[in-house]
Amino acid sequence: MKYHFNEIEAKWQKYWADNGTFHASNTSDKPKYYVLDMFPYPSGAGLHVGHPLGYIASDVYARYKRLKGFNVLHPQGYDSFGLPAEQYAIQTGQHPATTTKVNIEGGVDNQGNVIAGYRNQLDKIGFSFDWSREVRTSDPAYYKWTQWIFTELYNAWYNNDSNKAEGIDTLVSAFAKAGNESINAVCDDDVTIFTADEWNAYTDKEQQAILLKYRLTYLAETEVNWCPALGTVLANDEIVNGVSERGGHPVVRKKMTQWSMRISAYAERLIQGLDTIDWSESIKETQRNWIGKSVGAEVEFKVISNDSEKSHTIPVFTTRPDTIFGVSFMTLAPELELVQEITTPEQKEAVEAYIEATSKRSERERMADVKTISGVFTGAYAEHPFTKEPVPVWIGDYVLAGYGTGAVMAVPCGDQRDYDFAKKFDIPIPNVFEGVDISEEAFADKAATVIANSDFLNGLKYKKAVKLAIYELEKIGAGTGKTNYRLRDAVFSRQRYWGEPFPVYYVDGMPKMIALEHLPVELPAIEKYLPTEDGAPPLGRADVWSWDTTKNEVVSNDLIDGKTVFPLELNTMPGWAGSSWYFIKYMDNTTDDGSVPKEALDYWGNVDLYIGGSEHGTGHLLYSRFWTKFLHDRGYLGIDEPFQKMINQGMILGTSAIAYRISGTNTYVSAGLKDQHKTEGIHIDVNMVNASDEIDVETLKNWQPQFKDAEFILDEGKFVVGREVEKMSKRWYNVVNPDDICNQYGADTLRMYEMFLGPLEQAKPWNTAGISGVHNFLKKLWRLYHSGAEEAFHATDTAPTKENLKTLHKTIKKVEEDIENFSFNTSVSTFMIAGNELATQKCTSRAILEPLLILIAPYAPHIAEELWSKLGHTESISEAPFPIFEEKHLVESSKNYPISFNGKMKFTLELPLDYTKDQIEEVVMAHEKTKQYLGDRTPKKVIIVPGKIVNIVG
RNA sequence: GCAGGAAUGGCGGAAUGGUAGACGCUCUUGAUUUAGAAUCAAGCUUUUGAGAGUUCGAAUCUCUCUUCCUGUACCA
Repeated sequence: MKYHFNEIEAKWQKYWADNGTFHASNTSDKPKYYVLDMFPYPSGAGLHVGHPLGYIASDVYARYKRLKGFNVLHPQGYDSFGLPAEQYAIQTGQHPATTTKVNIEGGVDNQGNVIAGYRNQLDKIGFSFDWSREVRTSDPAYYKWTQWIFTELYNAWYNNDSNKAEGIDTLVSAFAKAGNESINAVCDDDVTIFTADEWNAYTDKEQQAILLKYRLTYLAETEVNWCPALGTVLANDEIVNGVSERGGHPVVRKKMTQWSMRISAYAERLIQGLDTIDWSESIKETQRNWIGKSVGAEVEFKVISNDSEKSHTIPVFTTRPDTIFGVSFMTLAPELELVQEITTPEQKEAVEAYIEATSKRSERERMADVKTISGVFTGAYAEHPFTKEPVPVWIGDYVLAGYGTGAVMAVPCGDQRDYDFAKKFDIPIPNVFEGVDISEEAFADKAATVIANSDFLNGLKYKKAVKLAIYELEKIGAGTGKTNYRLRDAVFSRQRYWGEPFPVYYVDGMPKMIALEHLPVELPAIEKYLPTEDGAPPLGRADVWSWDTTKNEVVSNDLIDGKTVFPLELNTMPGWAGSSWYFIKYMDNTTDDGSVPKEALDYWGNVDLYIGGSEHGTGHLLYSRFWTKFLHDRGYLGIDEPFQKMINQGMILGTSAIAYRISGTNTYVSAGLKDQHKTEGIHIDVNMVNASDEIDVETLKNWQPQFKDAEFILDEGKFVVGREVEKMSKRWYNVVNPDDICNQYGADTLRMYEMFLGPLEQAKPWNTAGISGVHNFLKKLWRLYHSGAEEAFHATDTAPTKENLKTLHKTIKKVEEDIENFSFNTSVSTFMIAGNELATQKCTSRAILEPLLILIAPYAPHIAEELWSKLGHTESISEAPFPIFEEKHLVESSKNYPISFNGKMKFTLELPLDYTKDQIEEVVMAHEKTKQYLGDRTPKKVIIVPGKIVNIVG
């Protein structure tokens, strides 16, 4: 029987599905292991060969862990809310739920496109997913709990004293007892101090308004990133270079009332937690940068004013309080309201013109144009806290309103931007550093800093000076030590249809949460998926979108009476809401209400291995850590970090095929001859090109009309194309579909080849040509178990030879090490070597062929199952125990020593391993080749490392 | 600018400080075959981006430089 991979793979995929082979149990004596992939967004374009790379790697690992005796949870699902489905809905009028379903399950969309479906594509590759735990974020049974987490965040505040989130009731009772003066909470900047009596006297609405400033999700008028083209707000991580990540549309700043998540409360813990998890240094660093911790001081400068009624102070944040005597001016962000209040009448015109000019510049222009220094004097002066000297106050757009206090104390001798600003506007640059020349540029080397001209700080180094400066500032009440974070609270509202609705209705303008027992609040049906004419989000089009507080259900808007029926929130949640906790839902999906029982949470804990792309570094991976920590604080989760170990697979790039056209003609020339002409490269479909980069001219002519009547200049009868490595994309015609590869070579070949391409974490080009090597290996493997023209199965009970055992155990050792190190490419090589060796040894021994199959099973599970069953097993090979490596089979009695002269290997010599150094030296020095290479020189030294090498120096 | 990572044949890539180029692709030759495919056998790649240092010995460790990738940025 030949290797009919199509039949074999279909047979075993069906077997696994029918027998529930990969269903994980929530009760087991085995240790648990949770392997998770970042779940895909099911787009209509389907999978290309780049997508499954991470899934194959995680599947190999999951299968390996099962063989190693672990109870493995390896689930999969879909991040099925999102913009593309909604954009498609706007264009075609199809409900996003319909297109999403087709994209997952396959079918024909209403444009007549045949969609293979993610599930079908994934199934063809033979993954060991436990599909009984599938998650779809757009499923109401799922987003019910996303809504619930939102209400939990609403009903919580962050207590800095206990350093965790607590229920809002503890805050309310604290207020009622003692007001808010002694509360150390993370809250809005504008909270005012009140006493218990004042609190108790407030109306309910006033109390609610105050509590909103403390809740972990809150409504606030914020300046948001508004994308007019998409008609929605975007989070910071959804903007790249000042334009939207999706579509590249311009983004402007706009004030809107929005839900926000107080993620800033967790800034410190999000940094600290990074030290406890096994992620790549680059991703950790990305997160640290994004959170942007800086330690320093907040210093208050009093604005000098004759009018004692209107006294102002300018708070600034600085990381260099040690240089405070070097302050020669201050700069405020032009957007600050304070600017209006302190500007003198003489400067008013200039200041307003400047503010006007800045506000017109887009974020992008401001970023692109960092070299132009601009600013205006406000006319105001502030008092230096120590010297009491007047300090001129300027505004300038190099100071950002969104960071720190939006104001800086400018120390031109110690900061290059301040330096440039001072030079440009002719402001003095006092030097506060000992022995440093600042005539050309600022001096910012903290380590080499010794302070001078600074009163009590003179002669101190950076660290001591900072400490003392803060101490003195605190003493005179002009400042405190402070840690600042760049991380902003995350805007949580989107003006979209295809997202989770908020479980929120409004009574008299104040938000009210809908209780868990009435969730989910399901998305209403609407006619069109666009914002309303008056600019409200798409849900503004829904007629039945009001909450009846007596019936606890969604009712028609006509029934709104302001007494029992109220309007519902029109925004929906962002894409990251559902993906922030999906790994939890996989732990159990058997309960009627969709909750995950505590036993399941405790049993599975966190994800042991998470595999996915690194592009989620500042989005998903930060938000899910935030939600995990929150749920931990509230006692729902035992774990504090969601993903213990993470591997980020590299992108698989396309190898585009280029046909060279002679400029200005319709004549194409074979690649070898292109230098004889002036040509331009035209991308052609890579699937038409063979392993030698040749393409059949007739195929090309039939591909697209432009080639129909083209002329072709061949080279030795062949037409050869050029190659270029680019991102895999339809526009370059370099997309390779995994379904085609499975049909042509089989899933086992695809899996092994993807692993063989190169190190998992590295970006690497796909080239279908190379696949034959892996495919040939699998055919060879098949022949190892069969013989004769009929390819009859031939495993025997003959005892294995020493050689056989050596090959097997060498392979066990290497493969196990490789899998543990995620070095999958080298284990494929190891299989090939083993296959070659056993074929040469003509090994038919069952004692070798059985364990070999188990080793290969994680990589090529279908062929392994087939041969396993032919060996007489009735259970799936996934139940087999991983073979145990035995050192004794590798023990050698002799070693082929490399004999080198001055470090260069010249010849080898087979010597017994039990030879001592002296014995080795004796034999080597007496050898005629040694004499030959040595000539008449006498060696100065002979280095002998037994079992390794001989090096003759001289 | 800052941070993280990388650089090895025609290509993808291997190498606990110890025989550089494993394994595979491509190419060449031979065997088998009517031919092709498949299979088998053999061959091809001259030294690790550049320079210095440590070492008996460096792709590997240290320093300097170059190039490339990824992330991030008037962050005070």
